[in-house]
Amino acid sequence: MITLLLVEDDKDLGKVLKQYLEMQDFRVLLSESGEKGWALFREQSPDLCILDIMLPGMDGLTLGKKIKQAAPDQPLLFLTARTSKEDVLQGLKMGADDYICKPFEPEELVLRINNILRRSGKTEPELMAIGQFRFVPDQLELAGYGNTYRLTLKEAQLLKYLLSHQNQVLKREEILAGLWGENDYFLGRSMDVFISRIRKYLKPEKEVKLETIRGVGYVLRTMKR
Amino acid sequence: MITLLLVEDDKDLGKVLKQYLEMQDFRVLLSESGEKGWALFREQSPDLCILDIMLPGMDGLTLGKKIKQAAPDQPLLFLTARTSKEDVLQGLKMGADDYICKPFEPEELVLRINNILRRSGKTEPELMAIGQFRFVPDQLELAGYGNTYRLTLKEAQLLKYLLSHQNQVLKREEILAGLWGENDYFLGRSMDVFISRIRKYLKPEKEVKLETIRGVGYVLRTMKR
DNA sequence: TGAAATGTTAATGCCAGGTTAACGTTGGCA
DNA sequence: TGCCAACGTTAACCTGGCATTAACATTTCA
Repeated sequence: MITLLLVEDDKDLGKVLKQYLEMQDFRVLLSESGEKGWALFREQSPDLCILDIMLPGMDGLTLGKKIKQAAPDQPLLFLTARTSKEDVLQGLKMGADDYICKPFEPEELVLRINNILRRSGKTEPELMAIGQFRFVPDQLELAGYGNTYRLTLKEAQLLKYLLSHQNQVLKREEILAGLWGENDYFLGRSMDVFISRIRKYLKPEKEVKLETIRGVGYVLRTMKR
Repeated sequence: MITLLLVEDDKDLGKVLKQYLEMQDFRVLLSESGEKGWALFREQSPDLCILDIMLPGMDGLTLGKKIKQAAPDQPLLFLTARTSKEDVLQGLKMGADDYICKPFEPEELVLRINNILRRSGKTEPELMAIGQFRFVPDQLELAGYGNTYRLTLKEAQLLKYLLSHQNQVLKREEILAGLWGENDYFLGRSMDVFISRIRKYLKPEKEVKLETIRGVGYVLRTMKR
């Protein structure tokens, strides 16, 4: 579970955001002051700090600076009012990952949070190894044996799915439900096309085999050494 | 200028790569041993370390671990032989940003390097502010006033160009040469379409104005406070 | 005032990617 | 052993998205 530190002096806004973020499966530490935010940061080591710039007492920028000194790679996201443009630039210079201007929709906040977490490597691995191949799902990139392939979106999604379940038998209908959202004859034939393509890409890699289990589905076998 | 530390015990390969990377405008520190690599790292604080795993004496993984302890957010890229699969996994667990299997084309190395540098924020800023709007060129994303727009590639390229030269007058033919590679009547009309679109996106932002200088070109004016 | 320059909106054409077709191969079962 | 369903492979087809181009409008300047 990802832990967020939210420092926001507006009680109502703080509560609404906390509630919303908890509904998105985050653990949220809420603080109304910079001083208490700093204490929570020290005690709990959150994955991401969301700091309102306009705080009573220790302001958000000062708190951010303090956090960055203590933990230079700590992800920060600032909340800022429309009148705080210089504050924003200062925040970015300090190494903040992102900022949002009030007012904003909570969904936007979640989007930003997930972007930052992905970039800081706190969500699933961004790079997957397949024998001597490297696969970066977000970049649709498969590289190995001196070649770099730009996969199509569907190819990348299927390869990612197979890799996430390597050495497990995946039923045809399971893959179809997961990647295509439904199971029909023609989508199954479409999947066959993509399976064939992935086999072609992976052909040079002898320690990986995409096997068919007839009447059942597929299994991506990777040899363990 | 970006500084790279290259630790590679194969003299010939090291020289070839150094030369190639210098041609790509990198400054390259070359070392044949882990021990000397460590010393160079300490003295010169390179932007990216490229470490061969198979080194005499202190091996690449040990060196990488040492570097990560000293500088947790230091970008690392490992060079690995085909027989080093467990090494690769260890490197990734350690927090390496990427790896390449030998043999590889030098262009591939440059691609990987630029990817890592972009991700670590060591190239041009990944996030640009336009008044209360935030623009992330690589993600074709413009967000502000509660809305998030997915720009088309051309829109994003033009906006980025305008922002990179804000408050400077840009001649029509200059923009066309820069983004379209040539200047003709119809491409000019195409640019007019994109200018119009960008104006539409930015309309809510009063402190930014995309002005026409008739017979000359455009200037993106941003008010300074 | 007229023409050129530019603005705006929509139509057009092209391309990439997923789906579907067509033919081939394989495996399992009677 | 032969047949048929399941799947493999390659290419054709269709659609959506995007840049370009068209068409009409507006603005500016001599």
